[in-house]
Amino acid sequence: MNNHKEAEKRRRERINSHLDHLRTLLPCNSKTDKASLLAKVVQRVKELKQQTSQITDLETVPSETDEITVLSTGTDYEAGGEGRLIFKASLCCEDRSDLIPDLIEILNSLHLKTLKAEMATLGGRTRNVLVVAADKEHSIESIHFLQNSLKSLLDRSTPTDRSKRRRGLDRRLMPLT
Amino acid sequence: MNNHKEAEKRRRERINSHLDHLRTLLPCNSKTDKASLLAKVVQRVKELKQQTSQITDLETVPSETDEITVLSTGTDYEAGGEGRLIFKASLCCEDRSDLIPDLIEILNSLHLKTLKAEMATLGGRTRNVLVVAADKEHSIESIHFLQNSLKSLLDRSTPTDRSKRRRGLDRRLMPLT
DNA sequence: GTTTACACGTGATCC
DNA sequence: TGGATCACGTGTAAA
Repeated sequence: MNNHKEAEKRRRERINSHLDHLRTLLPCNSKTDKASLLAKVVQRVKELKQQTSQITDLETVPSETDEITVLSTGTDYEAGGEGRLIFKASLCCEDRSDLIPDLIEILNSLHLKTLKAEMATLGGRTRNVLVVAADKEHSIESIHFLQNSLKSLLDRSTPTDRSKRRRGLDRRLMPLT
Repeated sequence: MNNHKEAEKRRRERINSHLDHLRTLLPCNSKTDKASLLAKVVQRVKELKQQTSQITDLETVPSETDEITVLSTGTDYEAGGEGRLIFKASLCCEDRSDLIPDLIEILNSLHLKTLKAEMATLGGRTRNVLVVAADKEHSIESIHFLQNSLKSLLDRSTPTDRSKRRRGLDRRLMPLT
């Protein structure tokens, strides 16, 4: 049938049209394979999903044990650009709001861009969550330096008077750098 | 050539493999068309790019004229879920930090989740930028109500003593709801 | 019986 | 001449 022939042609055009559209959304020229293109698409979707969930879903309830976590979880590619590394730092300890200025100073000195900063206190304990972006070149050092800085910040911390403990969740954002 | 036949088969398998992978990343069953699937992928990539840039790129420098903007710019689909509407509210006016508690109260009453809240003051003027997510069902009403609330907040604002103007950029985040 | 989507093999084209 | 990719028309099976 002649109808069948053209129907199939329209189907191909439909699919290729979407593929061309995807080519414009990703860092790639118009001559990349279909397979390679789709591979990049898979990677990009994963990255973007991870990135948004990373910024959106923050665990803010303080735990009972002191902890510092700095984990790199996503890469922020801008079409054609070099890419920043996004990572999340969580600091959980006794409530010491006097440490905040030092924390800000650390972020400033590392040239980290704060995407989101959140602080929650509960029962005299506090959790700070920072989502920051670093230039890709110095990202590795930045992560380690940040981790060490947070560590020394905790060590400097003196035991808090437990009688000052309040109940109820007090949630607030911290100053940006 | 028999080699050609199998090479082409491998190519098809490679492409279809990526397509199957994409099916697992999107809200769709294993039986959706290639064309429809790719259409969804295009849409999803656009959404995610917009969503991250929306949270990341915030215009924080206060302008000289009072302004309120509430614009819906992205939809946050979670696989299988219903989807939240993400929108950005910008409020630029004279420096009135006493209005912040009211602002928080507004966000609370609307059951809006604050993804990012930032406040910058410069030369006695201030700009507040809120990135919030609303349940899809009530998103439209929430947007309008938020807009009206911000409007009345500005109207309630009394002219500030201009002698209190400071120079220099003081950037800080506001309390979360 | 018509439509729709898919896999297949083949010829063309480009390093 | 090969190897890789693509568009094309056809056969087939499900809706």
